[in-house]
Amino acid sequence: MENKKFYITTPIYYPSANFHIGHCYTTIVCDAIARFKRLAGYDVFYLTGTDEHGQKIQKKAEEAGVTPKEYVDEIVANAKDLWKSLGISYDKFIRTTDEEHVECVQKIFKQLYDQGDIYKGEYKGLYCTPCESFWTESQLVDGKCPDCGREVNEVSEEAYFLKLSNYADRLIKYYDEHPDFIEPLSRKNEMINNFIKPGLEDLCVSRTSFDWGIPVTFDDKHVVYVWLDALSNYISALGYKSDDETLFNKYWPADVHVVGKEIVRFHVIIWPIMLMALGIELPKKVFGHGWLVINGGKISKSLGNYKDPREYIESYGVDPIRYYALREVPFGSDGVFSEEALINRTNADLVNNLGNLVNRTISMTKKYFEGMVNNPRVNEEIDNDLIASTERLFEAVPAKVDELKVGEALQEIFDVLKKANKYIDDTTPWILAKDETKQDRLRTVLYNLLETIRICSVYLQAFIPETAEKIFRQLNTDDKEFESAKIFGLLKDGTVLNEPEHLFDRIEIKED
RNA sequence: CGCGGGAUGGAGCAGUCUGGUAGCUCGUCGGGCUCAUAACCCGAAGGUCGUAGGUUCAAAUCCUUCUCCCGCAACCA
Repeated sequence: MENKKFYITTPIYYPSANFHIGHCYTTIVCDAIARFKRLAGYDVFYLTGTDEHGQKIQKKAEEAGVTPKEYVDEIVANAKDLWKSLGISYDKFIRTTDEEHVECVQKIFKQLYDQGDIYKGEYKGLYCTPCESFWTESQLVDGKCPDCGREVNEVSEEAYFLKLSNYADRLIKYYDEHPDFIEPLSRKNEMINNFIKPGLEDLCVSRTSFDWGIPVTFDDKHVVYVWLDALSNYISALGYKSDDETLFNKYWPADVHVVGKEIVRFHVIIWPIMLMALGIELPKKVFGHGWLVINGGKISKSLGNYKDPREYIESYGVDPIRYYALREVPFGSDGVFSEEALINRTNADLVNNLGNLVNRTISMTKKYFEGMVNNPRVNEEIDNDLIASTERLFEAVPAKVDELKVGEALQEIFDVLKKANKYIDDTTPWILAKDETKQDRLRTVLYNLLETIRICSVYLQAFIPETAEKIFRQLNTDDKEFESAKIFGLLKDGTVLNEPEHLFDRIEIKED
């Protein structure tokens, strides 16, 4: 059987400012899933990118005295650098300013217009002239512009619209027939009750009031407006409607679009309708994750309540950040981000549990047997639980990842590591070492520990790759393939371990 | 009556669908151990499960009332 494919996407982020820890969170979670699927033998395509058009960026660029393209180029360079420091293994970084994407969107727009799904109409809205922004009734503060507090006027401009209402019935039917399409499930009712049941408003898909966007080919006053542009990235990145649709044919439909909970709506209403109109299969799943919140509030550019993620990486290292993002936020709900929580999590799990386990095990092997691995198989009853728990991961971890519960997947692994620490206390190798007749038992105990560490590290490659690599180096083994985690006992007799090194340094809490 | 989520020992959460001695991680305290990164292992303290009422032999769990927090409400991961 040929390799199964797996296509996963992050949202394309809006590069109006440099990215914060929230962007990192989403991207790290997708990265871990992508890495895990690759490890498990899937042919993975992992897509991320940036959504670069729109009035807001045009304005930002003007303020900065550069062209919009120059403005986003800088932020994108910064973002790519950030992803590199976080070890993000994307297969493609799409920008909505890419030539291929622009042409794709233009073709989609034209097709939808030709077949009557897009029509020309009039956009009415509340407009704040100084801010050059449209607002909805609900966004207003005391009936005034939420940005500057001045009066807004009702104005209208010519615009193209996508007919959403035609597809409402088909959409609900699709939801019913694909219960896993929207996760978490609670979002589904919200969508149906709030948007579909009251009747879908047609979506404005072009604007004439600014020009930083993809031109509509047959009406050059207009540029394509937000969602039709942005959502198309998931297929334009695969070469849809280009000369070479190989990737599209191979990877579409997406296995999962991971999105923030605030944009679930666009991904489960507008995007499916666009695809239905284009006659393309729908993605298998849209997963709306929670947010990292700071002090109970969301991370906000305007509040400025966050640091450049690089500062965290420099202070604490990449893998603690990755681990925290993967572990701390429960499936589908919000998680608290604070440096204190990050430090506690790192010290408790990475330093004390994992780091110390590896260090004490390797140190003992060095001390007692000059680092020589050997398994004389002098097993005792007490070994069985550790070995069985380690082998059980081969089913448990992939199952959790398939449900996108990466935090629980990690918990499975760390439960085994905790058992390994307990196993040391139960078997007391330092006492065995003093007894000439127990040398083979001691070798077996250390072997069981080393093998447990090796197998856990196979999985950890997906989550904290740098650390996993360090462990393999210390174990001096190449047995890191996914299948090698299935069988307990692959670590070869005669292997000589490398010198132990600290995986993580304890983080001291700064006194204020 | 716009829609939805939440309130459980000091902190963060699970348990609620399918009622039956309230669980996990961190923190605190006590003990053990000495291979190890003040780590590791064991034990303990600490909760009238937001409020008021109802159903029941029995309610964190089911029903009703109220309070508070949060998200969405048609461009913020």
